[in-house]
Amino acid sequence: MTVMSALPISCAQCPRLKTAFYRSEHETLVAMEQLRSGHRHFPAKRTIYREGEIASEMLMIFDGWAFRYKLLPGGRRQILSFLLPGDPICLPLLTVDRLPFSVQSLTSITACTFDRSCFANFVAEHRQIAFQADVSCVSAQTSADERLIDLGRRSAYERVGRLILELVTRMEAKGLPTSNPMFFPLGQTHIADALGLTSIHAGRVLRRFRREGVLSLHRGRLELFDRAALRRL
Amino acid sequence: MTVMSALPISCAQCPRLKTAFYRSEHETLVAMEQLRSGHRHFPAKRTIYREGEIASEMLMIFDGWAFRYKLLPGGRRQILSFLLPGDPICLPLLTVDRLPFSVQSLTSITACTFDRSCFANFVAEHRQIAFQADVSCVSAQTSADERLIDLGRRSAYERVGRLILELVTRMEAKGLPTSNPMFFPLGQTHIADALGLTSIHAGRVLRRFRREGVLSLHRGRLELFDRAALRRL
DNA sequence: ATCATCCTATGATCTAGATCAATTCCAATT
DNA sequence: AATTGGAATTGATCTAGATCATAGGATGAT
Repeated sequence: MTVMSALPISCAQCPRLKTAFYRSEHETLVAMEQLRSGHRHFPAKRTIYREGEIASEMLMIFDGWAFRYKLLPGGRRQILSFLLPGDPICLPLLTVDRLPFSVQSLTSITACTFDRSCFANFVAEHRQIAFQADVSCVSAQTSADERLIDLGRRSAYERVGRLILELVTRMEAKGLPTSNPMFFPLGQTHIADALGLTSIHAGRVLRRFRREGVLSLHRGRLELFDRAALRRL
Repeated sequence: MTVMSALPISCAQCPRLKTAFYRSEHETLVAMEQLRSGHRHFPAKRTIYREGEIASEMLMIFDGWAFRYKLLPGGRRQILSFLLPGDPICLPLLTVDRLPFSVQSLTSITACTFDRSCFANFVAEHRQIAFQADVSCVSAQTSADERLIDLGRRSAYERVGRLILELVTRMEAKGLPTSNPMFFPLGQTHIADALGLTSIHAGRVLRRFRREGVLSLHRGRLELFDRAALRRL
């Protein structure tokens, strides 16, 4: 069940919009506020969209973590990307009305909602925003490419290290706290399903990182001791 | 070495533009023609862009095949996607001035050239085109996701089958000939580097397909006998 | 307190695909 | 016709990571 209520913060002052996606001028933000239809709250570990479902609203994460994924026959799951505060959940809805993937929350989530067709018009009319959409598309493409290289040509050890480093870097860029120990709500199964591994093997890789004194991840708490070692991968 | 000369076909009549990317109205095509700065010819197996290089022109493949890739330390290579006639080579240039990947031709290639900044303005001014850019971005994202699932959660046999089926489907959509045997310029190393395999193993998978009577790929000639078998993967 | 559940840890195997090492097969020169 | 060099084929191993099996904490519900 989702909860609707008035959001106390205006888009123009939103700490998320400052660091992410629709970074743009004051007047655009004001226009955006008019567009926002409200906000929603989702509990942790809840499916927010199911692949193929019709979605009439676009969401933007205000607070909390989520991930995009697809299910395959045989119970296999591939996580496509992780979503942090400030990330738009479903840009594809600009051009398609059914999402080609599912979305699930990791933590409890607050998300701003936008009407899909209003949003599409808005993007069409505001050059700034359209350009930002392109930027966001291109950077999504670039990081998808990078993940592809991970799965195709890097060892499990490299993959896990790089994923964690990438997420910590994103957290910093968004102004989320990253001092030890930091909040990091991925379990071994999430890491495994994102990187094409078994959760058992992901666990072994994490153990190795722990023993090497590089990092320690346990039950949602991450301690990062040797960032240089990760960057070297 | 690249060759420049007058292109005999106008954009308005271009068979490529009909099926791909900038499918749009007559007047847009005419405007596009004004934008086109010429065309170029590249021989087969030539590096067209090197990662990180500044590129002042955008290319759109008129004829021939190419692929995007990245090199890693240790001689590892990951192919990110294959480019067919009608595909834009470097959309990211809309927002960045250095390509985040390299491009290499498989066959000899004819490509239309567009000035980068003119093109960006053009996109900003034409809603139609901007929307098409979004569509193209989203579909690129979707197929990147699909490839990610291949590498993360599917067997070598499934990957190879699906890659070949995907390419044949794209060839059909573009009106390229697909009757047996068809022109199909990927070697085992290309298949391997796209799917995170060894070329030796890719060869073994192809042998299995051949023995099962599903398909046969040899030296640039593909015969597809049992498409249903591929679709079942 | 007790129980059920989920996440994590660890050990013992197994296997898909990698790596190493020759050969054979072509197409393109000379 | 001979030569050369890249691509495909084949066989023999090896290994990173999967699979199977079990058990140990946490956490939350009753």
